[in-house]
Amino acid sequence: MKTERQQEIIDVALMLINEKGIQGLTMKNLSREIGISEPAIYRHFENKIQILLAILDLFRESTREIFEKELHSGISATEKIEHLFTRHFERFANNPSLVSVIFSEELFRGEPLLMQKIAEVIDKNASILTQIIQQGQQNGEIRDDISADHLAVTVMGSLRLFVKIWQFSGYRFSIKEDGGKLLTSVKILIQKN
Amino acid sequence: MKTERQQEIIDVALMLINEKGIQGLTMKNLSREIGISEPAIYRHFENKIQILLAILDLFRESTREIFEKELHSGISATEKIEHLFTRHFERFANNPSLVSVIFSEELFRGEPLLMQKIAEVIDKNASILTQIIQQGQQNGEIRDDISADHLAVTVMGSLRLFVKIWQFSGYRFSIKEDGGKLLTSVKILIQKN
DNA sequence: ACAAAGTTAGTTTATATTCACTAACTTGCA
DNA sequence: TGCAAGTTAGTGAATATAAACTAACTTTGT
Repeated sequence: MKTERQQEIIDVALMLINEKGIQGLTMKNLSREIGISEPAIYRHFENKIQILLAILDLFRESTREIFEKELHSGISATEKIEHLFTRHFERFANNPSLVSVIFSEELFRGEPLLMQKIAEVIDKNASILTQIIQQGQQNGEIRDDISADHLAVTVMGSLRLFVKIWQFSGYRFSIKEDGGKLLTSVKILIQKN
Repeated sequence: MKTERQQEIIDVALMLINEKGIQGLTMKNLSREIGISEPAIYRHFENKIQILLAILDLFRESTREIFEKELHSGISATEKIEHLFTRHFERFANNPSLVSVIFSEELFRGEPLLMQKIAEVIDKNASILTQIIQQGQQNGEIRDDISADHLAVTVMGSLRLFVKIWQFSGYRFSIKEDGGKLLTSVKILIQKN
């Protein structure tokens, strides 16, 4: 599906976004970092938007995997949320560049194709998380004095802000370790009793 | 301090950021929207960064007001958090453009002056919220089985994500009304017992 | 030998900023 | 009081830089 060079372009593009933000992803920087000329990149991608779309696809696929596998497994809702957190933390720890993508909604405004793809991912994830919580409420694991929607906003909001703080710190603390602690707190917050 | 024209430039700049994102804030768009020539803007601001700094200052001041007034008032911690939420919602309802600024960290990367100002605001707010929560824990209003830090991440994370959802919806629901409901849920989550 | 992947040298478009100049005012003082 | 001098806010034209992308040629590996 994807050639080696295409993969390399995507990897380096992600790195650039991570280091300097979307403004840092220029064809010039990209080619310099890879070690080929600018036009050479056009042998592998039609244009810059296709590169960004490929990045978003990558992101969507790895996110979809995390979310959908959880939804249909036989474990408890609490465990599902636990897995959701830890898998995300693992993913970000292995590939911090993805964090920039997760917060990139603002950056893609004006590019309908990119915005649409971002919106898709966000909607899908939100609805799956809400489903998981509802299910947990039905079988008595998760408190039902608060609506599943609100709990989902809280859970997802905590996760997002925590990741953002990690990014802002320059990745100075261990997202897996400290994230695990936050997860414990979130579990206590949403559990029944 | 600020002339009428400077205020107008700031207002229009905010509007542009809100409508088309930061990419939409060009000197050309700005001048067209105001109805003067591009160079005329330079009679009022040294350069574009100074305009953005002025916007961030505005944002910082109105945020500082909200946070600091709460901290030193005599009301309970829960009420303080309540005020914090509702004041924010009011502010955003009156001036949706500010929402774009609150999520603009990613866009200002590469401009040290802007990044620094953003970081300042975020740090300050986080520390004040944590203080408020600690105080609530000490006088038994707020649960103390979870650290103030984690509760702060949850409260702030929920608020942020909710505002983001509102923005994404195209401001289609009432942030004051629905935000009030979310607030009720958050209060239940963090209260003692 | 030929197609894929590369290069050099451009083009076009956009953007922030500067330049030289002007019309309309305000101010200081003979 | 009246006018010379200065200030303010504007203009159109030009400049510098950077971006994405293209045309035409060359190299390289099977």
